[in-house]
Amino acid sequence: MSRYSAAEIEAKWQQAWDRAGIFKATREGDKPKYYVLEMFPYPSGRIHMGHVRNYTMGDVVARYKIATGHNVLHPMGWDAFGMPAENAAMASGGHPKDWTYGNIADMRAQMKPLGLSIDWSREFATCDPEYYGQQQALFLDMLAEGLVYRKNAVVNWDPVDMTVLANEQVIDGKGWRSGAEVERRELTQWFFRISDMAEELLEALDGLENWPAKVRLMQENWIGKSRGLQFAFGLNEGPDGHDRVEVYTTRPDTLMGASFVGISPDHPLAKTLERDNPDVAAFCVEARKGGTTAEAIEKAEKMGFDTGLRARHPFDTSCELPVYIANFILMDYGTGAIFGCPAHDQRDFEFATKYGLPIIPVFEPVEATDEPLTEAFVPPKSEKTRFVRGFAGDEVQTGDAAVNAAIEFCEQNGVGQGVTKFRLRDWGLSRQRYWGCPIPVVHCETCGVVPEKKENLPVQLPYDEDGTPIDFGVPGNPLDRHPTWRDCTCPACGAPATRETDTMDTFVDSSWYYARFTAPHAATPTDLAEAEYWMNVDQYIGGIEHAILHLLYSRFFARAMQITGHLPKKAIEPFNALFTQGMVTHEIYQTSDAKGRPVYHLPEDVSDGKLADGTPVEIIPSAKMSKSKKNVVDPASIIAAYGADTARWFVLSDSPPERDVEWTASGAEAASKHLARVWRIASEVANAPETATPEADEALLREMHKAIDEVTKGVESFGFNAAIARLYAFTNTLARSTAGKAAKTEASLTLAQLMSPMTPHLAEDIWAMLAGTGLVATAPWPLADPAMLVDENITLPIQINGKRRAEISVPHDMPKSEVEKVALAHDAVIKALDGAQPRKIIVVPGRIVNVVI
RNA sequence: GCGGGCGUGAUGGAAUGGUAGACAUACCAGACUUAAAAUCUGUUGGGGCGUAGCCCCGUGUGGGUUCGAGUCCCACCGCCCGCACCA
Repeated sequence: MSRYSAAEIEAKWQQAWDRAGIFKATREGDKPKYYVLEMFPYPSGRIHMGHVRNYTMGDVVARYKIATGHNVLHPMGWDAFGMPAENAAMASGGHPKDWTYGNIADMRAQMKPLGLSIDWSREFATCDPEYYGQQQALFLDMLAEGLVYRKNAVVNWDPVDMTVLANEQVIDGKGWRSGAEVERRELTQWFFRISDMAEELLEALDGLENWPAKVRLMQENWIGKSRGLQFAFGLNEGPDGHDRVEVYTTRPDTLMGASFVGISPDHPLAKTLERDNPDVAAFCVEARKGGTTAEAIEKAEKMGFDTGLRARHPFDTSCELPVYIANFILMDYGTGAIFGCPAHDQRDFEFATKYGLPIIPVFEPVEATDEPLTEAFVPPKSEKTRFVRGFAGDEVQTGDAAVNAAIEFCEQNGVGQGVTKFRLRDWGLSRQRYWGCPIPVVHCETCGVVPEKKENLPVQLPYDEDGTPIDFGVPGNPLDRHPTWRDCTCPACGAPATRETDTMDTFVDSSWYYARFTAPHAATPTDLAEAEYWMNVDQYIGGIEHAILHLLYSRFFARAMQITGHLPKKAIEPFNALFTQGMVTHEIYQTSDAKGRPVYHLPEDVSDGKLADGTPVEIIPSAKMSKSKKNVVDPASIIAAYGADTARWFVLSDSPPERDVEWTASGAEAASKHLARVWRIASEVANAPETATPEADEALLREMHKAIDEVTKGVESFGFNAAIARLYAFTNTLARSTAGKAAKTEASLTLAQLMSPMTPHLAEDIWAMLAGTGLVATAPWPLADPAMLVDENITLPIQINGKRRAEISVPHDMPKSEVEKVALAHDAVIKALDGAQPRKIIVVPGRIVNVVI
């Protein structure tokens, strides 16, 4: 072979790795372990460039760790349950199981040519009964520990599809599929008791030093800890059982400014009133309407209904506050009731203005004015504010100090107590869906809700082996409609009973898969010895879109699995380091149809800004690749055209890994050319002279050691784009070098090693071509010789008053005083000084000289 | 509204407080070629002058700290992301 042929060498070296079995992870050996994991894919059927980028980054880490003497675990699996499979079955017949396993086979076939260092013997899909059966066992253990419970909850209910919708699936108050007006409905659902761990999940964030600060902050905000006062207003003439209303406030310092009390339409008091008063009932129905999305909330008008009830102010019993039912008060935060302080809260201000309620300021700016308020004054924490109508006289208080003083005062006077609340709510896991992990419980008329016996696990989803076809053509949960699947016997009393037909949220599946990878075929959820050895995940890599839910749920599960004895204590935080990579983007090519509607075109159909028939396209700036905008490039076609190494090299170059990278045809072309060039340079080493000047040899080897040093630092710090830039520079040096054969061979072998994490096939081929020992994949990573990193003579810039004016060449270890002398002797410095003495000379060894005049 | 991040050539982007623009793309010029492709070489932040060279300006805007600021601090402008009737 005289030319670089990706197609030939990639298949060849993948087979060589397979034969050598170098990626199979075993517990033997005394090397330190390293567990690298990328977020596993949903089997949609096609891999996309985002997958390529994600898995390439993980592969760089894994291969680098292998080369640096680690025992590496690098597994892959499939997040295989979920709605798309059911939707596909609904749309075109077939069965979600067949659809999913077909997609997995397709995607695996697309992924293997990438040459990833994956231990495929550990592969599993979350829809394998072997996996979800263990998940059911885990669920039962969590149930026994009280980590899961049932309760009534308000959900978005689509009356046409007859299913619960997630908030993201409610658009303009309507179901995303059916278009039907979404109802708020109370259903009995299963919940994980994650809110009990709110404090711990929050505090432990501090220890996650190798997580992006952004992700930690997002989780912190999501958990939403707040400190406030909880107390009750006494009610005048409240209905039976309602002589008081509990409220929670983070601003007790504004209590003297209260002018109304508001309760949620779902508040028990509102529900009592609703029974006897049709006007209240009508209002509550109206107020409960609309989704819970941000968009819906934005549009909803603030509505209140005066119940006629009056609440007594705890510090001024002569002051009576009207009690309103208001549509903006949420039942599931705080107590579902608030007091309104219009002077210091914008939302309360708007409400008070609409309903003509008094606005009573309690703080005033230091520079007070007599003008009436036009908007609420929210005292900024940094600004001095004065506590005017205070409990503690005229004392000056600001921010938290005012809040704390108010809580203290209230507690001393027997009005409520300081409490800490969290925004984080328990995690509802019930889904009225077929394609998910069945919740392994049984409903018995005499025994109630009974856990299934472990020996009966897995509770398997019905297929249609027994000739009972499952109908996905109609809305609702097919498990509910199945003629026989629900029928079972009560595990407790043996009487006929029915199965729970709800399945688990797919986030459950992905909350512990990382633990299962350590022993994917164990007869229990985990094998403690394996988990003890392999956990934690040393490096986790995935998209920022999972910053909150998946990562928070996984942190909860790691704790729950420890409580239930399925993970060792050390795995309380499952991911030691997290890296969130950016997306792959592409320009969008658009034309318009006869009616002016946009028509999108695939990149492969556009060249030079024109379609094949010469029609010019409008180019819309780069955005995330999406099928609807057709700005997608199929990895398979890139691999076919250029090879996997080119795709790998390109997604890593150009942009920092945490940022988006724009896929361009010219960039892919350039990457491919470069790899061919490297191959050619290496193949031409044989033509180099046997002997060359010692200077040329040394210059090349010095450059080689600098490249080793910088590429190593780049790979270790996720600076893959910088490492690649350095490899380009080193390749240029090698190409131009006049060094002899021995030095060039050494340099080329090292170049192959440094490239091997990114372009493993090319590296392997060069390694073999130049008679490297064994496989480059398992060759020890090269070490930079510190002595070779510093040149004998260095160039020092000379600044005059901080501006670069000249440079000198001096030995690298020349003492400061000598450097000073050389600098002062320079023509430019003499000219600038014009006979005067410098005021100051700063010499930073190896860096710079600054002469201050 | 609350929280966070980012602004550097035509473009993607480099730069532990120490020579701004590494590396790459694009463009232009040259070599090789009948020609093209491929390959190789070179130029490219702006302005100026007495043009083998030298000078001035330059990292969103305005200030500040420092011998020295793309980098640190303050204010402003613009863009992006997360959360949100959260009491």
